[in-house]
Amino acid sequence: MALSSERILAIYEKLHDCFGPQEWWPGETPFEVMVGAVLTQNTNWSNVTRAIDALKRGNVLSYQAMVSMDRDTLAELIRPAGYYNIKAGRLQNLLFMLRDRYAGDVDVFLSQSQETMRESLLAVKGIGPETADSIVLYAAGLPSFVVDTYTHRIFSRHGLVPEETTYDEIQETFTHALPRDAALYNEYHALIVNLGKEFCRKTRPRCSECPLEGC
DNA sequence: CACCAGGCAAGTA
DNA sequence: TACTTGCATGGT
Repeated sequence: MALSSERILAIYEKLHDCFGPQEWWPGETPFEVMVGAVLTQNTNWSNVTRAIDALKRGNVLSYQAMVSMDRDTLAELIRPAGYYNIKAGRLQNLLFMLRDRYAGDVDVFLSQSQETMRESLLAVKGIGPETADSIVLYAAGLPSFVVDTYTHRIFSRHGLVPEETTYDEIQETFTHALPRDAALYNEYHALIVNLGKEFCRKTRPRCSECPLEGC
C-alpha cells in the first residue's frame, strides 16, 4: 500500500517534469466549466469547443439563457459535441437541479461543501462520478480527484490497480496516496489525460515511447 | 476504410 | 448481478 502510494507520487513528478504545467480546465467561468463537463462525455475536447463557441456566439452561455431554452434548440446549438439530443437533456437536468434546489444561483451551488455538491450532482440523471468530480474540482476548485478512462487504463496496465477496479476504488487509491490539494488533483488529472492521448490509447500504438515505461 | 474521443443510462438475461 | 447497446460528431 505504501509502495503504491510512492509510485503514484513518483509518477506525478515524472509527468510534471515531462509535460510541465497543464493549466486546466479551459473555460472562462465556472458555469462554462460545468457545461463543458457534460459536453465532453466520451467526446474529443475539440468538438466540445465548437459547441461552446456556438453557445457564446448565440450569447446564451449562461444559466438564465439556457434554463428557459427549448430542448431541441439547445440540442441544435451543441450539435458539434455529438450525442446532442442526450446531452441537451442532461444539461437541462443539471439546470433544473440548480433551479429547484439553489434558486438558480450558481454561486450558491458552488459555495457548498464538497460532499453536498457531489451528491447533488450525482442525483442528476446524466451526471456520473467523473462529470460530478470534474465540476467539483474544476468549477468549484475543491479537492475531488477525477478518474477517467485513461486513469483506469494507464494505472491498471502498470499493475497499480486491478483491471476490474471500480471508479470509487481508484479515486480512493489516489486520495489516500496524495495530499488533499485541489491544485495537485487538478494538475495530476490533466497530466494523465495528456499522457493518455499521446501514448496510451486503446490499441496501444505508441506504448514503447511512453515516458512511464513498462506498459 | 476503421478507430477513437476528458461517460452514462437503459436494456437484456 | 453482469454484460451489452445506444447515443453522434469530427479528427486521424
